Amino acid sequence: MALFDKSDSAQLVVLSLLAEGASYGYQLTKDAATRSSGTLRLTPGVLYPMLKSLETEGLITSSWEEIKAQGSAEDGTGRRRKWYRISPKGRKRLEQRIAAHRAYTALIDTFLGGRPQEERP
Amino acid sequence: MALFDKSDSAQLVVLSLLAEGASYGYQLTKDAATRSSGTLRLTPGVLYPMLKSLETEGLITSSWEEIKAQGSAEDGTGRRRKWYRISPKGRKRLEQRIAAHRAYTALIDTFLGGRPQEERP
DNA sequence: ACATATATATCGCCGCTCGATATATTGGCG
DNA sequence: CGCCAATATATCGAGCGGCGATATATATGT
Repeated sequence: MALFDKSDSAQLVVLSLLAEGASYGYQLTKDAATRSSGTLRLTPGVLYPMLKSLETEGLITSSWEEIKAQGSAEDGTGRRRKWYRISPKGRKRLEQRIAAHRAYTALIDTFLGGRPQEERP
Repeated sequence: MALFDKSDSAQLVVLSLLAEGASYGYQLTKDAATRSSGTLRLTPGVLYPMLKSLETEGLITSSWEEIKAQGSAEDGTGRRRKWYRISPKGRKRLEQRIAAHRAYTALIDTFLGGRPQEERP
């Protein structure tokens, strides 16, 4: 949002999906949609730039893999798929993002709840 | 955030504060800071444009009030304070924002929790 | 007297979002 | 076999919005 760290939900979502196991772009898009019953649309314009920046930050790693077509001799020009894996650093970041998210919802609940929180000196 | 309605927390905060009673800009800034133990900084650059847009949308109303200084004859050129009040429409919007926020946190928890939700056909 | 607090308000830079677009391969269906 | 939909990855830039910087005026405390 602003004001208080937007706690970047998109990043949180992608990192948490990758924390469950390696995946690739298209799959992540589908997983996000499935999990959210269609409400969360992780479009290419959002996803790929983010994966790139995550990799630049060293939070994930990537590697290409050849996809074997049914009746294709492996001539080396088949379709390729880019797998992403979360790094230890990425896991730490995910923990932070989760913490930030909890803090954020707690903060909002402060306002929703009405009364200010008790101060502990 | 994007992807799924940023659920505009700043607006939610201001509306919820006004739902507790009329207030004015400077006070809202202070309240926000107090409630959040200083983490939420509702700066002028954020607050005033927002109050304006909230009023344009008919979610809040405003009225000026003269502030009486200690030893001042009320000559009509004292300091003025602009009070804001939430409108019925604003209360409805607040409810919506709260609902959106709940939906948002529920969605994030879906990813944090791991397993996808059961589908109800 | 002067600094600080109260009080409201605007402007515009910067950065991010994400719709549009591009491209190539593979699978299914009539 | 021809064609469309699905699979798969990727870039670009217009447009929008957040918010730091800035402006202005009064009131209070020292």
